[in-house]
Amino acid sequence: MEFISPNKIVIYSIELAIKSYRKFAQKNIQRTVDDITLDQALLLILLQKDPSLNQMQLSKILFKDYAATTRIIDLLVKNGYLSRTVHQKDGRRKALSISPKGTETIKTVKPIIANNRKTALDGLSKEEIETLDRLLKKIVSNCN
Amino acid sequence: MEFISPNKIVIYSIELAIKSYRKFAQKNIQRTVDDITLDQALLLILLQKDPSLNQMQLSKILFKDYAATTRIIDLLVKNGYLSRTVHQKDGRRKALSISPKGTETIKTVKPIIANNRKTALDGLSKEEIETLDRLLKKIVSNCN
DNA sequence: ACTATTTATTTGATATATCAAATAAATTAT
DNA sequence: ATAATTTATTTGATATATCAAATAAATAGT
Repeated sequence: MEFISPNKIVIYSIELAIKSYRKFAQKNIQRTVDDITLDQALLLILLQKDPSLNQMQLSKILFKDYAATTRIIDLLVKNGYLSRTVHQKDGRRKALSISPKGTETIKTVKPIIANNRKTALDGLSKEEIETLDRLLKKIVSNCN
Repeated sequence: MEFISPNKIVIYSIELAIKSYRKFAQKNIQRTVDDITLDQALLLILLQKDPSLNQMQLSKILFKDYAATTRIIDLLVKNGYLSRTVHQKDGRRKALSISPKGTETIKTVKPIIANNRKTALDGLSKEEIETLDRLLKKIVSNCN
């Protein structure tokens, strides 16, 4: 049985695609804001949309491990985008609130991210995108 | 303009798919070999197939940064899978050679990886896989 | 009320990702 | 032959991924 090189397997096209997108997206964000990452920006934006989200919920939406989310938030706090205090009603949870700097930054990066996504999908029809999504979700379910 | 949550965007289906696959693959490998990762195993297998590959070439095939490849090799050496010596003809390069332990492990993990890939793509037709690949490569080129 | 269980977050350890800079050998230009 | 450039690898710094274990608050069961 011949072993097939990663770069000839569709699974690694998946990997290449997400890596390419992330690199592209990160570069475009950092052209304008130099101390934030794509993941950090996404978290901020989600939180602005629904400030009641807790870290577990954020983790789920972002496909992150809880530990990873904790550390992304650590950095957002450290860089003054976010503050973290104990939740009033539930001592286990943390209340996250976006600082003025965070709000400003969201305004800046939101259109950049929207544009990145648009550019990445340029030339793909609505049906193609749906097909792509369906096939990928099939793979996800095969791996679970 | 409404911001769309990551989990509703096809780009994040790509991310979810590769994360799911990697987690699945890693779990299956570590059921049998407990001190090797998928990336390390892939590198070993590639190197066995073509022992003359240098780190830059390996990096390219694996879609890794050179620095990442250096560190993956560091661990393979540390764990006794590989040895690294200066290349005879070119003092900048390193000659990588697979140890007996490495050879044994390759024998074990190769079928596991092949099976992981097969399982991940279960139920996708040849045409669907080709479509998937084509669309992903379109995204890659859009991001470059 | 007390104990056991569950839920939310954090911490530690290790692997990988990414960029920039450093090192050093090989090659090219003059 | 020497200097400038290119090529191959490494190192440092920081961010993220993943698993396991720790912490601590909330809830359920008795």
